[in-house]
Amino acid sequence: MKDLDIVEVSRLSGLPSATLRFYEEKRLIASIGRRGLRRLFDPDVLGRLSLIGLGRAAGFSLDEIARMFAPDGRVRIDRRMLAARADELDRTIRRLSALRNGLRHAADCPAPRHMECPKFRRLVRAAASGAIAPPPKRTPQRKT
Amino acid sequence: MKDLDIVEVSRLSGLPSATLRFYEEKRLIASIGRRGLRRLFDPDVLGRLSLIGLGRAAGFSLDEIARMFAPDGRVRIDRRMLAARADELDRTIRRLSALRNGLRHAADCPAPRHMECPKFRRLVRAAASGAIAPPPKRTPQRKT
DNA sequence: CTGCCACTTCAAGTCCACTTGAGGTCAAGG
DNA sequence: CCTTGACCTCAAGTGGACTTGAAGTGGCAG
Repeated sequence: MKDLDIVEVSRLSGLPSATLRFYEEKRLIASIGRRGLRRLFDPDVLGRLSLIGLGRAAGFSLDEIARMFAPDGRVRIDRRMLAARADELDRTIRRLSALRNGLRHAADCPAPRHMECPKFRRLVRAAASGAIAPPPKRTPQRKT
Repeated sequence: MKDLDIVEVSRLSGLPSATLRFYEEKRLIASIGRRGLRRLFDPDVLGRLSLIGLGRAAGFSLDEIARMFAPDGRVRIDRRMLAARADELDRTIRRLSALRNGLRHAADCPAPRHMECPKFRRLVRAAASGAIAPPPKRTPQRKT
């Protein structure tokens, strides 16, 4: 298969080329040469980028993801790490579910002001108690 | 009820006083005076801080939360905004559930390398397709 | 051969919610 | 009265993942 230049990889992966350069600098991907100034990549890089996307979606940092690749480029992920992350996702999901239920209720609640609704006050107390605490950070939008 | 100084509010709310000052600067809370240098707060501030915590947990930015308080200090939250956020949480929850299932499987998968497992490859493809894309940002821990 | 223009590098900027540091001030205890 | 120590202010720094800007360069159309 033919090598891809950075623009093609960008198009195929949906990532801006600045991000690809950034990933290369962070040793998440590697270019295999140049055509003029332009980086060339093995088509394998697309799979690798998907894997990186998966890791990001699962909440791993770029540094952690970098550590999941052996120097030879192979994937070598610690299964315990995966299980731990799955557990954490479970907790997050439970937290978010409680939150969603509370918000849904508050949105439909007939009480004239939210603070007059017992359910809403319970939700607020739950948040205060830390049961719901950590902020899930809104999905950052990227420019294309 | 007696007014609380910033140290008491900090102790009762669990927030560092630097954060309380920061919130005041951002007009999320208001102090009602001083005792010497020390800020004094109406005990109501505790409820308000809980509400702020809830907003944060639900993924609202501090600026958005600030807009939920009328100038008179009352809560006036747009119910459509709540419903919209609940919907977004729903999507996030579904996304995270798929991810958790995939990770759980990968953690238990008998395939010697992850990339040899069809389920894992499907998960990777799902991530690549953007179905799972946005990163949920790990829960940041705060120093006490 | 020349110019264009998209790529390149490197440094710096952005966003958000805080946190930290330097230097100042005030109430209270001795 | 004087020290102490915890608060105060204001400015700057942090972290993660990019994004943006300025200045340089090489392939290719004309």
